[in-house]
Amino acid sequence: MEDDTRQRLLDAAEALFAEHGFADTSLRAITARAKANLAAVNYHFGSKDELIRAVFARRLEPLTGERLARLAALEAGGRAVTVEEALAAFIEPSLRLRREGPHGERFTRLLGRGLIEIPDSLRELPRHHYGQLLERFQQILARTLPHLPPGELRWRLRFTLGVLSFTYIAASPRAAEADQIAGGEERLLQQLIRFLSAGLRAPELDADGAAAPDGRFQQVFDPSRGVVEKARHKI
Amino acid sequence: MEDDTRQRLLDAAEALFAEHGFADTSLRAITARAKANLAAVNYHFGSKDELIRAVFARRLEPLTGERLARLAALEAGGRAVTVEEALAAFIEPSLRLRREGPHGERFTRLLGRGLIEIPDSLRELPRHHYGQLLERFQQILARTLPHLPPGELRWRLRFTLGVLSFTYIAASPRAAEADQIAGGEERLLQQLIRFLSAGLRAPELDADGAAAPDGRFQQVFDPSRGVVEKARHKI
DNA sequence: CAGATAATCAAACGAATGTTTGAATGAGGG
DNA sequence: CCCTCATTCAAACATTCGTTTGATTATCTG
Repeated sequence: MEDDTRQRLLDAAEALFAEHGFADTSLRAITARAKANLAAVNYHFGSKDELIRAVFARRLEPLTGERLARLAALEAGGRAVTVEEALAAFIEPSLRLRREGPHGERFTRLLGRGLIEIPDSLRELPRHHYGQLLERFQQILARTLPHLPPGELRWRLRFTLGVLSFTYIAASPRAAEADQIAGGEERLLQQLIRFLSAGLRAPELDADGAAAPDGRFQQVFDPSRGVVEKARHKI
Repeated sequence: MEDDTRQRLLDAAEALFAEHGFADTSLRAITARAKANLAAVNYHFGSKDELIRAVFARRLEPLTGERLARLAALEAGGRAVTVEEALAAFIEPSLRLRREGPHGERFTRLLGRGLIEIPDSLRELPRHHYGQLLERFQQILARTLPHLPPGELRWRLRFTLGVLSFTYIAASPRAAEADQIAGGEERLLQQLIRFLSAGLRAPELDADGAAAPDGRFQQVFDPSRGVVEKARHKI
């Protein structure tokens, strides 16, 4: 029983944090679920904060490593990378983890929450785990989208993270299966890439505000040409 | 001083909840900030949960009302609505609130968090405040995007909410001003609409997986035609 | 002004929390 | 078997929390 108690604590914490958040999950709830003694948390992890750190590190370090490796492989390919490829490299490892089972789903829920809701005492975690990855991802996106000024790219990267965060949290694999018409869980990656690549590729805003939302122009889907700009018909 | 203490409590709670979350914000911290007595919370609101409810209701009821009115005005216009118009009607009131001052920014942060992190005892709040609005918005979107099957539309609506949630939380007006090239805060609505409308308008996934992320096709921006699908050059 | 109601106050209450402690038990090695 | 270290345990501790209570103060109205 080398690490059995430790693993059980991590599993229980992961599940309860994902469902109730960090502050609303007590150590007594975790240890009850893990069938362990309350003091085991302090013995194995030192403190609640360290337990939270360990829960993240357990799965996020391999995940981040994989994502970085995927992005590096893209860059080493010696050819221009498409937006779709960059997005797939960034997103697919996390969706695969999510599909591994209940633990994967729980962890990606935590991922989503951890981008938004992190206790004050653990504020370093996002930068620690994501800093390099996001930098790399942004660099690759910048190369695939040379028409975008840096500021606008930064905005769109934020939008992309918002989509991912919400996807991890708000949509379980069960919800994806319920949307049969959309093809269910296996199609989620493609749904995400379809949506995000279109948004990322959208033309830069003109300096004179040509994209004012007053309906003078709209993007429409023309089956022979794809998405194009078209003037509105006057009534 | 009719409602002065009550307003101070709401303001203090709003600020601290936005910064630290609900569970990590104690009533003693709120009352210290509001220069009020601890028991004032129970006198004016009854409980901490009711205070949370009141913080949301104070600004969300007018905001939701305005959003519904904007959407209703669109539908009453007697002509086809564009995606851009629907997005603007849904998003612009919240961005205006956000720009009113620090209180607006705090509240939209709360909005973003409230879509994701809500205490178990307050699980009814999202449906209570958003149910009708999101239904209405989805109906309007379905009409502007008739090429999308319902399941796929539901997914893209989730993605849209993720973008908004993250925008409210992760980007303050100060961050927007820092991105001068992107045009700062006044352009945020346009940035959002540009990104979201492109994503929403993206063609439906084909049943045979034509959008597989293997790089065979990519969407590219052709200045004369807009975003089109193009086969990759072979190396 | 007096009485009633509203609002505030300090203290107390009961519960919950994370951390610590020293004893007890388990495991491994000589 | 004994010793050492690792692990677990129950109890205690100090702190924090939301809620309640009864007294006090403030405000309003006739």
